[in-house]
Amino acid sequence: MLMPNNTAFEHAQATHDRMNGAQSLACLFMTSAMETIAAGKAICWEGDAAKHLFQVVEGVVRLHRIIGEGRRVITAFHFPGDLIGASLQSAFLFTAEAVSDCKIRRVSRKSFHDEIARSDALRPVYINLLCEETAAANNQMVLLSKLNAEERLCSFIVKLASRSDAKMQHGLLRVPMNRQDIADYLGLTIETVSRTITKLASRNIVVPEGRHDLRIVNLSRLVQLSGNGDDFSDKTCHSVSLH
Amino acid sequence: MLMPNNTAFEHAQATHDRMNGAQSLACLFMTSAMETIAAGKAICWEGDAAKHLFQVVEGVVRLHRIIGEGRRVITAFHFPGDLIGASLQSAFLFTAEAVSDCKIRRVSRKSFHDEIARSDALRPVYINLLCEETAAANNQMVLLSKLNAEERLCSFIVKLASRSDAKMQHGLLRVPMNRQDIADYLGLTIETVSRTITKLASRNIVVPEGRHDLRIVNLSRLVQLSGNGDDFSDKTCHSVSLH
DNA sequence: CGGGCGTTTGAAGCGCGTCAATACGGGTGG
DNA sequence: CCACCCGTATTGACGCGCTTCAAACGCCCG
Repeated sequence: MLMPNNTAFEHAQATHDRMNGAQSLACLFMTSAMETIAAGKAICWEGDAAKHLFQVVEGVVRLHRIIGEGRRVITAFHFPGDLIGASLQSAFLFTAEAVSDCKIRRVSRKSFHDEIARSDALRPVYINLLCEETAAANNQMVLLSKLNAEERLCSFIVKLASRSDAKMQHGLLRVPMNRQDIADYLGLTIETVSRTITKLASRNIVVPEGRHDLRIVNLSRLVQLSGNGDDFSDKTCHSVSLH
Repeated sequence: MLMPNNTAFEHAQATHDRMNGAQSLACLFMTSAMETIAAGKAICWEGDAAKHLFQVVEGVVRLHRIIGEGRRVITAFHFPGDLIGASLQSAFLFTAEAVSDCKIRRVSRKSFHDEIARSDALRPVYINLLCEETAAANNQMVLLSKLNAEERLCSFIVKLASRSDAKMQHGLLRVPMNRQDIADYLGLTIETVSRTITKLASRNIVVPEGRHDLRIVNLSRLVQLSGNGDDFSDKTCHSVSLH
């Protein structure tokens, strides 16, 4: 059976599921105090004991690892509702930093797992979350393995735009992270990200408005270019509507 | 606290844990009939309903995804004791094929999850497995993001050599997969893999003996080059001994 | 021993990285 | 409200590492 790899659609689906998952697991964080993290500040550090899990309440968080000299890899961005550290065993495998000003809650790993063990309802939700995290990591592996700069960028923008909470008034997409963050997430340099956006703008597909907003002019083109490839272009792109 | 990113060591650790995990979960497969899969044959297909999980009993399995035209990405190799499909929800996100002649067992997803739900002992083992799968995927993301061809190759070889079941008689390492498999796993072309091995051979670090064996001449050099980077080179490389 | 596929080697091209200069934009202070 | 300033982003020129295309080699099995 032929399966159009409609990344945008796939992702919308995954996002939806994750939201549900987070909704259910969210109750574990309800009693915790809200913490405010200023943009750029760290929430936890790679290598430290993972004594807590965090829930993003507001803002965007990046997870990254530093390898040798100055090489930084961003392995994920987390948005309101998402959990940080669900798939950890003992130590943090990443540093988490606020991309924008954030509000978060935390619970101890022990009490989190106790609650999961106690509740037959929560357990499948948690397992679901872990599976989705693996699936997301696998998708990113594909992106980093085989997509070129333009495909990576388009795929990234489509994914952002597919988020249900994306601010999409009149085709204007908020991009909270800066160019360097995007570059480190997509395995490119800041210059290549910049040039690729410029190229997309010249073809009137997306047009930057300020540093943190993108006007999505031609979404179907964007989906086509996002490397979910196949020749289904016209059929699939209509299934993603942002209005 | 400074943390040398000793990939080889990390991996040996992870492998060890996974073995334990598989050991415990293995009992779920004990009653299933053994199936024989010839090298190159598929075990399951991307997109199909994931009605079963598989356990590799003998041989090596590759998981891959095809994206557009002829681009193939191998997302993982699985070895004896490993489970295939543990992190899936409904559909296979990859095609699984035997790299070498394999023996596998299967159980239905439903009965697998029933057993997991029933057993308080198995559940943490299963969760552990999911977490390790995510961690492995994240490590691969780092490799694909930031390592060059030589670092990727060395990292791959070290990882193979660190497997407890690696046939390492007299420094000879069995490499069951062919060059194309390695290339698609490391995000390179077959030519680059070949050239990089040749270069390593000329520096007397690893020397190929036939298509499926590598003589590890200078393991500490190999670990240094594997891009776990840092300046800990001399201290860390001694911690991996294969004799 | 001989064919065929997997692998190695070579030569040429290109996409992305690197380095450097310029432009922008958002925040501050006059 | 505008001028200034600094960090971020853009643009340009150039080089390198990997890919691409093509040919020769060699391992493995009949």
